[in-house]
Amino acid sequence: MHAKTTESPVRLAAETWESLFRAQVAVMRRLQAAPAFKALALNEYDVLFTLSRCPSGWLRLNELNDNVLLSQSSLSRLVERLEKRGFVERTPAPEDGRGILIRLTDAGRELQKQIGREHVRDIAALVGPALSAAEQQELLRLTEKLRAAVAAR
Amino acid sequence: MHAKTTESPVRLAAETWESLFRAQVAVMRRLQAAPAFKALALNEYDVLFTLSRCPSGWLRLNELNDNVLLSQSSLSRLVERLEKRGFVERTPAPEDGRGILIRLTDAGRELQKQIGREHVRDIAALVGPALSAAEQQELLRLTEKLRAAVAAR
DNA sequence: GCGATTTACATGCATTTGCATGTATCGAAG
DNA sequence: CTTCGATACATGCAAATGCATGTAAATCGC
Repeated sequence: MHAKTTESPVRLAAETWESLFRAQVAVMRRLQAAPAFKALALNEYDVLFTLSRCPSGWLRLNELNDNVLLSQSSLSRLVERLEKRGFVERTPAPEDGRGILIRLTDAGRELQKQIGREHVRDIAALVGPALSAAEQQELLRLTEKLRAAVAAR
Repeated sequence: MHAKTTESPVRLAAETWESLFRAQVAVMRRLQAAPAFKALALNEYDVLFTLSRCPSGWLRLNELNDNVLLSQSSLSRLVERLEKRGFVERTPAPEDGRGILIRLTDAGRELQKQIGREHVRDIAALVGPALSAAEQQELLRLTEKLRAAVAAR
């Protein structure tokens, strides 16, 4: 019997996670080196990107926090910096006096688009040659399934 | 024709990467919250882990840097902190007067094992219920292929 | 409907991080 | 052998980050 099929479920899960994590590190290291991220840290871009994908245009701070690997306080200050630089606006949430709503300004939307175009090209240049289209679709499916399962708990 | 099959290669690659990245964020957020990481940041644990998996026991600083998403200077100081806490040792590299070699101390190895056991359980508890064994093996294969392709360039 | 608990976000402060640069060694070219 | 550029790691310093905590609003229990 093949080794992979006899190893314990716990070990398989650990190896799978480690492989996913190392792949993320390897790709991210390349992406971060792009000239576009001289102007804006990757976490900052990520916030602009998430806002750009939001149908209503407005997001709560804690909704943003689900997408980014940052503590609540760090995200709070990151958004504060983006506001000072004129890339996002903040407004008290109408239905909840504790909350704030955030959206892109025109300048923020423009910057996101500009960096986004280059970023997408960089991603394609790294991922495209590495995996076939079918493999990419399968990787997309598996990671989305994993994310959904983890978020649901 | 299905939408997924008609989308451009560039778009597919970008969506695949985003999905992988979001999954990594979702899982990492849970793992970081474990009590074990009160004593040791995840990046610090990662260095101990990488050293524990090294056959010779010794690694160069720049070899370590390939595994961790940290700048060279940050890793230099991270190792300095680990040395002060007694978890690693540093020695000038014998074959290269510029380099240093790092290895675990007994205390470091013990701490890595202890945190590692809990960490592996946490991983299994998150990944195990999310994906079947066959899916995990496929995810492992795809992420390893991606990592190898990116590292090779 | 009122006090107690929880949730959302902000802020003080110590630690960590990255960028730019410094120091020392290595390797290549002549 | 000498010089010049590249590589490996360390360090000064400003900025970012996380933890603990603060403030204010919402929600829960009775």
